[in-house]
Amino acid sequence: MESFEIIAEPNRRAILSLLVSSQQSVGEIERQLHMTQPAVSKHLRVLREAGFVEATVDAQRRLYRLKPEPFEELDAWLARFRRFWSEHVDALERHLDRMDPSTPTLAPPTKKKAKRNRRGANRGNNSRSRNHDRS
Amino acid sequence: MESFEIIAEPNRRAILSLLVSSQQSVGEIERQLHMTQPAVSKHLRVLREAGFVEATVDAQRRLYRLKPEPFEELDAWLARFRRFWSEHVDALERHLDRMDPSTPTLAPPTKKKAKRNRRGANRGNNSRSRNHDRS
DNA sequence: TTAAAATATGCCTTGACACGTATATACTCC
DNA sequence: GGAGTATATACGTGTCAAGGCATATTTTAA
Repeated sequence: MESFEIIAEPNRRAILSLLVSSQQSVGEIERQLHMTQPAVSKHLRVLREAGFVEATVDAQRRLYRLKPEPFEELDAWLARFRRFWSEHVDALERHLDRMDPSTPTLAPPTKKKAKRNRRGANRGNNSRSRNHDRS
Repeated sequence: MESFEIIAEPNRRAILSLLVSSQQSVGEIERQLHMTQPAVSKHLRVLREAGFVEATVDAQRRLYRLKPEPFEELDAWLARFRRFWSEHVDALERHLDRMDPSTPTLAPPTKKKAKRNRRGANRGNNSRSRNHDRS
């Protein structure tokens, strides 16, 4: 499975959040999240195979803890979009006396008929990006 | 649908990546990603309802562009884990002569078989956190 | 009005995956 | 050895979402 699908699952995110504070055994996770033991084990397996966590053996227990690499990968993808929301935050924190008229939030029923600029749309971009995404 | 599930879909991530450069019409996205038109429209609907994109009308076209809020949300979640991989990156880039001793990178892999501490395991922690994950 | 273009939507099928129950494996202590 | 504890795995089931195909809707142009 792939990093983005991994964190799409709420229980897996909960497990990861738990492990931020410290390493935990399967049983501890089970109790804190009210999940059945097999459920926890299965999620941990997924997380382990994706590199989100690793385990060390302590008698019959497995102590799981976070690994950084997949998070870096996620962050690297998010980074492409960071300028957008940082601009946005700036706009919020500052007086948004700018906010130029390019904020017609989702098709303001522009009855205006948007007449004649059909052909003039910007393009310069035939990048042939792949279907399977780059991540 | 929810932000993490949204970006779990490779085609949706591809669409978002496309929109970083500039706004695009459905047909343009369709051609660049070799997807069928209904597929593109459906994904755009999901993205729109989740607040990732918004559209303006241009004659029969819809020009889609990014919106920042959901990305902020994703980043906020990732932020919890950031110290982990930033430590890791620092370790890579070396000169970790700073990084004051607040870097007990989670339980140094005590391979020692940890014989006798079955009963003494840490627990102090019955936090009853919810099943449905936080954020 | 009719045709064509651009986009959205509905229906259906298929596959993935999360869950529960039961069971298997591993380790420890008596 | 056997019992108990901790974790992993196998199997069957239900749900849900992505994709394809057909069609509806909206707008432009003739």
